[in-house]
Amino acid sequence: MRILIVEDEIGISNFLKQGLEEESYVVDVTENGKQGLEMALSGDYDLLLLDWMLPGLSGIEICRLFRKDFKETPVIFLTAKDTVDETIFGLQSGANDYIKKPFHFDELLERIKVQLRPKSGEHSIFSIGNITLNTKTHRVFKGDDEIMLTQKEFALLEYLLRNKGSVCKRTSIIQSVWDIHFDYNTGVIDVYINALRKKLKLNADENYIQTIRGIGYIAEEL
Amino acid sequence: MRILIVEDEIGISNFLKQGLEEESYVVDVTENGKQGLEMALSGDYDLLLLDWMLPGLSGIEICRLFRKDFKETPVIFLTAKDTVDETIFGLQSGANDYIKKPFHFDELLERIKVQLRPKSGEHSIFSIGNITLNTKTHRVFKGDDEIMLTQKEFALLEYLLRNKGSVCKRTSIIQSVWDIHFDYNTGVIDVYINALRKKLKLNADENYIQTIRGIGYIAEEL
DNA sequence: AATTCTTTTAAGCAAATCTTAAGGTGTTTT
DNA sequence: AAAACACCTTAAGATTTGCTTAAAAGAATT
Repeated sequence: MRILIVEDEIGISNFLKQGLEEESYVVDVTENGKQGLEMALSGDYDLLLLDWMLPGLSGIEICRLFRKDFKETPVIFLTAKDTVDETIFGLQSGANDYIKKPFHFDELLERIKVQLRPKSGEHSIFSIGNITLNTKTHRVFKGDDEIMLTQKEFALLEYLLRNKGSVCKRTSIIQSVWDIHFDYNTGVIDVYINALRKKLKLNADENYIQTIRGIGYIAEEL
Repeated sequence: MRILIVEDEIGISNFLKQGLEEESYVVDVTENGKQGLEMALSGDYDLLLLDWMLPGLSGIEICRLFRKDFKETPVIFLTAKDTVDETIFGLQSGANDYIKKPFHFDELLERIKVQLRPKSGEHSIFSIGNITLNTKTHRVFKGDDEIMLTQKEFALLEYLLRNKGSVCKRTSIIQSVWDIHFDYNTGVIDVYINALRKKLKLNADENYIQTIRGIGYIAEEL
């Protein structure tokens, strides 16, 4: 799970980054409102932590512009303000929750978990052909045989299956499975696609992971 | 991407034009409200920047008349006003956003980008005759038969279909499908049009891609 | 500290795609 | 009718992209 922190007080953001990373979230930080909005709009994050007061664009403005783009990623405000009016304004701008500074890290963590809790009804099992991937148990089966995948292999397969029927561009794959700042021109994707095909023993008539030359890959029923 | 600026203060419009051109937008400017509306209605622009107060027609009037014609091009107001009433009035007239003068160029740029970002839910399927092109799956069908296209072939067909019914000039094609700095006098377009016609098996009564001699091509229903 | 497993880089090879160029065809202009 | 022009078609060479394998680098585990 990826979290974006937009906060101009370095002390707070460092503290948060470290704490959240210990909880095994992937965390990116920016102090700049404008850049924050840009990063948020990239769609690479599962949750946004926005400071209320920011240089450039304020947290509210970021949130409003973000929602205008029909993004539904949960947003939590970090705020020193506590008047009812301002809070309402914040939530009206499309935020999901807010937390008053100073706060206990544990409380923030709790609220993050609430927002990230998979919505009831969300599928945790993805499948293609006779292959099933279970995000809850983190296991993959082909028929009755369990396929042992490494973390990256699993993440890549999950991404492909979540987007079953749509092309997954190489850049999108890199950003979702690896990291935004990863050089995508390195051939890792090819290597992992290769590994997946091998481990899943996709023979000619089970070509579920197809190459779209120059673009990326697509997972598709045949 | 083409932007029309309707602004009577030459200083501001020059400044904007230059800045936006550096961001590789194509920018036209007019100081006159009536002429601005006319240019806007021509449909050549992807975004309008309207000054609030203008000689002749005001920005609001332009916007209202423009929307009356069912145009959906995003409109951003440049305004010195900041009272709530006026702003609401502006957004009611059909504007998508507004920015208060004086503003930072970066902020304007940000808002422009937000408006120009392709909307989620935007059509991903384009068709002509019994041919369909799906940008999401990156596939093309003619009836039930899948047509395998290369990247460039796909991009070219997509461009033609996105502009179905309008002539696509050779220069526009080169700039959109290839690169601005590409020598368009080389015959690539011809080669690719040829490939498309061949792969799509367009026989005499399916002449969907027509040549406009001296200008370019047009994709058109028959 | 050593071992094992995972991730990343690198390189050679094969194949698909892109671009150029040249001859052919048809249309317009002189 | 000839010349000039724009477009079509084909094919060969150049370039790009992807596959595969192997080895290096990095983490995790014993």
